[in-house]
Amino acid sequence: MPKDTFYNLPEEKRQTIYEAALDEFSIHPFKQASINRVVEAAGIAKGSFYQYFQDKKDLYKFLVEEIFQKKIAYLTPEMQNPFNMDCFSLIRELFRSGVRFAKDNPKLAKIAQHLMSNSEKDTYLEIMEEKKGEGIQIYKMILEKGMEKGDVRGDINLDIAAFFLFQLSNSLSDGFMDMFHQGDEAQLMERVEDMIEILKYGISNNRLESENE
Amino acid sequence: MPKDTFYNLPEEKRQTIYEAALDEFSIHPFKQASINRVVEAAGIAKGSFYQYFQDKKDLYKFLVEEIFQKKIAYLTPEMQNPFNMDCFSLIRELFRSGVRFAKDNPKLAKIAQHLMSNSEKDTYLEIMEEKKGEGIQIYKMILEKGMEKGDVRGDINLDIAAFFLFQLSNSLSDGFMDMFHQGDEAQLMERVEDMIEILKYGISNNRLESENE
Amino acid sequence: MPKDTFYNLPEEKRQTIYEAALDEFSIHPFKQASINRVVEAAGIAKGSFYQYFQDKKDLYKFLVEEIFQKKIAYLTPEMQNPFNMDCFSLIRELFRSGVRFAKDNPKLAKIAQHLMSNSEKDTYLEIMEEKKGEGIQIYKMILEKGMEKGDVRGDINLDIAAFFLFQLSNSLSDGFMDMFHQGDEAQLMERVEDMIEILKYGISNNRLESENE
Amino acid sequence: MPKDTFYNLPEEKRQTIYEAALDEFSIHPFKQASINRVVEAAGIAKGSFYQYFQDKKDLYKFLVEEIFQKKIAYLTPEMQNPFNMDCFSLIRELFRSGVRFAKDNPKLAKIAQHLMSNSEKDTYLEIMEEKKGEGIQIYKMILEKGMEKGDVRGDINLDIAAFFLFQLSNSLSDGFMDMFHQGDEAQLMERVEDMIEILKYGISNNRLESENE
DNA sequence: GATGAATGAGTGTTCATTCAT
DNA sequence: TATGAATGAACACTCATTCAT
Repeated sequence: MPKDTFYNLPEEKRQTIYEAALDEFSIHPFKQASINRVVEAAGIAKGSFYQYFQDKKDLYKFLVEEIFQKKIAYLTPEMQNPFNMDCFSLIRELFRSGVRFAKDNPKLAKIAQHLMSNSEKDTYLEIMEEKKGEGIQIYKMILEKGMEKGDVRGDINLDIAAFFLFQLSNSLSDGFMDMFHQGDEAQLMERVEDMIEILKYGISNNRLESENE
Repeated sequence: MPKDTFYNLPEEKRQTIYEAALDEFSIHPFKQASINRVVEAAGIAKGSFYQYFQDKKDLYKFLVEEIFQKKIAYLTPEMQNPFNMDCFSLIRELFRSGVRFAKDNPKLAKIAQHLMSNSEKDTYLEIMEEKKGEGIQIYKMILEKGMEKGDVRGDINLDIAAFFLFQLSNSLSDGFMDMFHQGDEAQLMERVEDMIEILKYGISNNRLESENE
Repeated sequence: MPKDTFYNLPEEKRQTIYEAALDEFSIHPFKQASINRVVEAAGIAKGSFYQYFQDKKDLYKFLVEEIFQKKIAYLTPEMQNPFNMDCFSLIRELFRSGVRFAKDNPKLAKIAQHLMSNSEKDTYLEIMEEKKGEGIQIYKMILEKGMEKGDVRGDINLDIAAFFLFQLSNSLSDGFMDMFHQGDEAQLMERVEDMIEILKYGISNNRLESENE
Repeated sequence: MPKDTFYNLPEEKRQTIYEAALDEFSIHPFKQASINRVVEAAGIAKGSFYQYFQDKKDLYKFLVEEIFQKKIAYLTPEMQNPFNMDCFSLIRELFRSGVRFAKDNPKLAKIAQHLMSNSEKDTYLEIMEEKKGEGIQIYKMILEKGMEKGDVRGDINLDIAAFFLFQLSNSLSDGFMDMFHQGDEAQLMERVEDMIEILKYGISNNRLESENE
């Protein structure tokens, strides 16, 4: 929701501001991010900033919107009709696109992480009220479809499973990349496979029927 | 590491300060937590605070130490010798104790969550240097033992599985409780069972051997 | 090194701030000087100060720089080529310019004195690193030249003599002026002559050769 | 002027406090010296301090008094009747005793220096009001006597010469020792001789009569 | 539309001193 | 006599935002 003035800016200047903001908000969570530093890094006047954006939160919303837009762009074409896909393929693709996004846009990914980290819960709620239902609900829907199709076991707790998936997908950007060879996309994708594998079949060595009581 | 003066305080006053601190640090991550607000809430002079604690970080460390102490108290007695236990029972107990802790000490649990949220990574590192090895490593060890005993499949990626467990256990306190009927311990424990179930056997409806390529 | 914002200020306001700073730092050595008092005396907001200067040290450096600039302006034209001059004439001119500077800029002179007082040694070093070699070394060079030319006795300890001169020149501004009729420049200059006289011929009534053992 | 309670203290405790105070005040000038640090270093209660001393200034006065007492103890016996001595011998002895004092009591010497540095002028005046006339006046008297006896030239400005001597003697402790091989007393004493030499005969290579106009 | 000076409340921290016990 | 908890003003510095030009 930047003001028109921002969009009327010459492309180059707009970009400069955008990147200064990216730098600041990817390093600091919302409250600690400093508009002072942003305007200094961007080389614009303090007053100018407030002509482009309502306030600090307005800038933040703008960045978050960018995250959403860009993240969607990383979805593969076949995901346009997600429910034609096999459930696990869909999850795999979501995870893979998440990894690719984080790899190509590490700063945006950091911002996303701060936002999700619920140290920012109040900021999050204020900003996300219009985006309600995002997040866990999507995974629940996917799993429900999978269950209907018979891909997913009928006896699991869907909420828990969706919670599972949500937690994992949120962790993909930062901790995951830090930990698992962040430079090499091929390796990261193998780790995604490992994840899916565990998700599908669990980690127990025993079959379900012989163990389940 | 509060100063002696803090421990010499009359129980009641110490408690007041402790709770003011709890309130502040459970709502705000370290950097945003305000000593000003703490002293105002506690009804003490600014100078007094600094007679009890070295500085802001000192207070924080104290709270974190409380978390560790209390969390340990929630471990069941049979977990004193953890490696005599079945791997999944151990994980189950860790999760259950985590839930019980979070239910009884929701503010401490929030603080723990902030600390783990890696928006606070630098604060975390500074404070945790002496507690190295905590975290993911523990889960990896558990899984390794489980693999040796034959409880855990030999073909999974241990790092990923440990990462899995770590993410889940961190999520137990806050999101988990918000989502799953936080008032009712029995229900929460059932959700833990659901989690373990999924963790063990996965969510796929198909057996491993027929699916694996 | 004030920021541009300081130099962009209307002359009058800049002057007000400058004088408030002068007052504060001429009365108190660096560590004890209070930015709070400066801004109050200058009638500006605390935040404004930090828009003009990086920090307290930045203001201090600015004042010190003023001292250097102004002090140079008090050197007489013939001192542009100092080593064409007779050694004692040079010293005399240095002392005289020091006195004139202190008379016209008593507050700057006080600041200079604090800076030299080596109660401030650490502050001094931090600020003066770029101005290395100032101070005693200059006097040593002057004396060396004088010795080469035969104006200065060959048997004196140059380091001690330079130390002598340095101490005296530092003392010119404050103690000296307090003591010797500070209002009357002519009288002060006579005292400088007295000083040079003693410096040249000593205070003993006896000749060197009959006394020296 | 410490209170009786201080003198009633067991020797050892009194000494501990004295040394803690020495450490603090030799490092920091009066205003920056911290009673907090002193009591902590001395291991006594905050309240106790104020039972031994009126306030911070009282402690300071005590230390300054120590300086005077100790400095007198460094005067050689023949200086008990100073005016029987040759004027230059007297000055030499004063300087030598100053150097010995600074070498044996470096912390007291530092305190003296802070006190003299006239960054502390207000503190100085408050504390020294009862000691008026110390300092320069002594040197003036010595020089007057020397002039009467014919040791000192009759045509010099006594005030300036006394000022000279005063500046030099104040510089002996710190700058002097830093600069001139502070460890080796013999060397330091040679430097004192160099000083006296210059003081007596000046640094000019020419005789007085041929140069004087 | 662009500017950047102005603001005052906020931050964590230190201080000398008092006083009830 | 010894204690040490209590205090509140002071410190340097940062902040998001406003507004006259």
